[in-house]
Amino acid sequence: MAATIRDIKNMTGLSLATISKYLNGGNLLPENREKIEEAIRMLHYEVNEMARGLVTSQSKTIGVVVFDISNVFTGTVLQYLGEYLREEGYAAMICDSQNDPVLEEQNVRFLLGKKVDGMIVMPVAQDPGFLEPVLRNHIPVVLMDRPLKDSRLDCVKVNNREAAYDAVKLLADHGHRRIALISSDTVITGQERLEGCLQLLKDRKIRIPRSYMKVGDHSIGHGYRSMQELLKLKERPTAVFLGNFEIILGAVMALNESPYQCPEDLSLIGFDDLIISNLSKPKLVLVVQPLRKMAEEAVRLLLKRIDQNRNGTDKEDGQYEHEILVLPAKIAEGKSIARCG
Amino acid sequence: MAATIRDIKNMTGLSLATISKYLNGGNLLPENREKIEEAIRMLHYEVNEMARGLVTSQSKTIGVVVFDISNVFTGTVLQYLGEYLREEGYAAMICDSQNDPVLEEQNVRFLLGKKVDGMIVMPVAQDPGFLEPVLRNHIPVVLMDRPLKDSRLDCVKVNNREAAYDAVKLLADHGHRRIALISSDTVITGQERLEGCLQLLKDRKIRIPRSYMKVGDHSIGHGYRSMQELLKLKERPTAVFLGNFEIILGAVMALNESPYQCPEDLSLIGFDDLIISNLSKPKLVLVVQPLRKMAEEAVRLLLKRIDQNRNGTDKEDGQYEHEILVLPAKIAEGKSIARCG
DNA sequence: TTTCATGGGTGAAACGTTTCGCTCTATGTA
DNA sequence: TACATAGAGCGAAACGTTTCACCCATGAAA
Repeated sequence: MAATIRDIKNMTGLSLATISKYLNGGNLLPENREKIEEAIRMLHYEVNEMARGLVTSQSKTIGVVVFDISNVFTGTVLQYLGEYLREEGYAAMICDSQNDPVLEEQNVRFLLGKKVDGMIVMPVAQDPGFLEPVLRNHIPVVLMDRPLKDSRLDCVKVNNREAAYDAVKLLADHGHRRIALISSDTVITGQERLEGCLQLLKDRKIRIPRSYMKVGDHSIGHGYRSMQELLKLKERPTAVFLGNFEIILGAVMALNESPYQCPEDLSLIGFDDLIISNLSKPKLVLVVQPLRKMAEEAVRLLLKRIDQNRNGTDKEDGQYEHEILVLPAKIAEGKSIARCG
Repeated sequence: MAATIRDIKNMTGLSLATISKYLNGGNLLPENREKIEEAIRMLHYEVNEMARGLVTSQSKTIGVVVFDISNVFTGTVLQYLGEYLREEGYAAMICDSQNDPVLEEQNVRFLLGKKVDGMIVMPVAQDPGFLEPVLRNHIPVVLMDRPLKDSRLDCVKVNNREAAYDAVKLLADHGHRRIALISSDTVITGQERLEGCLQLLKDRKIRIPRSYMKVGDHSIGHGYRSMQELLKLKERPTAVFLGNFEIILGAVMALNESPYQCPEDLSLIGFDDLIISNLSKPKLVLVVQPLRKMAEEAVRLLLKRIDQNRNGTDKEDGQYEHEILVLPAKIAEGKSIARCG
């Protein structure tokens, strides 16, 4: 049904090779160039990327696998990734793993079948096994946000530990000692942030009761329930660290439903930059991640690897030096922290 | 580098046709089936979808074009779409138009080149021209959220006009007569909602001053500035209708920065279901869209069209009856509306 | 015994490009 | 004048599948 290069050949009398040359930006007589353009217009010709991909065995497409597409963090990163990839002439093929490792593995295989030139992955699984097929095929991968323990994997992430440390420090510097933590340990970023928090508490010799440590998954539900529990305690905390966006959401909901006010009754600091948080009253103090920069670096790194692969710089054993890029998160001001004592 | 069907042939001694039959679920002697499976395991064989697509001229891939991927509305819809498509054995190829009609047109052409079997589009452009190439190639398209004036286009949307009507009615029923509207008219959904609002005001014979009508684009900025202006008026409104998610965001930010309280000083009702809105205090009364249902219907409709195409039910002139599916949005309770007077 | 259907298998053509190695012409140089 | 050189164009092979038409046993029905 759709026009092919062969139709153009018939219409112009030129050979397939010449037309292909035109399509890929080669030199032609102006006269022939004209003819081809005319034919393309007449026939509404569009290159069949499947055929092209079959012979070039590259698709100018990057696979992007995300743990949860419905989440604002992901959406924003996807936007930036798309922007930078497009600038470089690549398109993104996005797959959502819905926080399910099984789906994640399927996504990776699917993209492999689609012959993507590289992948950017924000993983669900903690184990790098699901990337084995990708590595075996020498398809470059860059992880984002969440590193995996495999020496062959590049990663772009944020200094979670240090940023969380600074966040809790800010609470301590405001005189708080009854500090509670609502965070997750199901995901590496959560673990790192937790470590940062605990390190500061240790450094400042701040002891907190077990009941102040609310460690679970990074869900709205966990944030909501944890905050409810904290507010019911006889010795309520005076400040709370909220480990990620979903937790913030849940916790603020619970707080809003309670009679307590922020920051009069409770100071808050949260982790994750999302414009949405402006909705809360008062405006939250937030640890913000440089999402745009992260996307930019991920694309840059991936394209570098693809280039290295093509030029055979790829070491025989596939073991080039992997890069772990750690970008700094910063604390953005707000009004959710009150001086204590 | 990667293994092909030919390697399997060499390893098993079977013919290409037989192996292909296996891959596509045909009948084989158990013995041969065994052999092939063994070979696939040994060689880490994966089907090359480009080659397959080239000959079948279908990709089992659906192109999804969205106006803005960073937005929660979009993210949620994408999640549901992905879920339903996957269930039916299709994958999604997602393109972000970043609210730019030029990018949108490029996206459509790109997906066409990728030979997607169909498209789901949440359009930026008001003019259906950019879909011409798709229609010409007889690729089915289903629009979501925003219909376009073209009799060949199916669409799944929400009853914006009626829902907005009911929303303002709720304000009126609480005794409000000084009702302001912050909405957009740059997008069809905004226009419909605005019409609904105005219709109710007319039916109830409520006259509002020009300064209560804040019509602009659907951006955080417009919501923010409009709310600031409303709060500065000598005769402040007692209730405000907020036309979409971004406007809610901006307006609530402005209100939070002001000395005024919701709902004591100002009642609010907003349009768009997003869990995020729970963050606001008090909880907003919202018009919620049945996003999951919309995604489900869009997929169902698209797959029906694809099927019709294959079975040649596609009328010669490409003019089958198009469907506009209008789903009901509902009002969800909250505490942001006070009785007035 | 003949006929016929059936199930498992095969070889080769097709899909729509790119690319390799070649030819031809025109131009500039020795 | 002879000769190299470069530019433009060409034919054919390749990419990795699916699918069409056909073949050969086997076994049941006539």
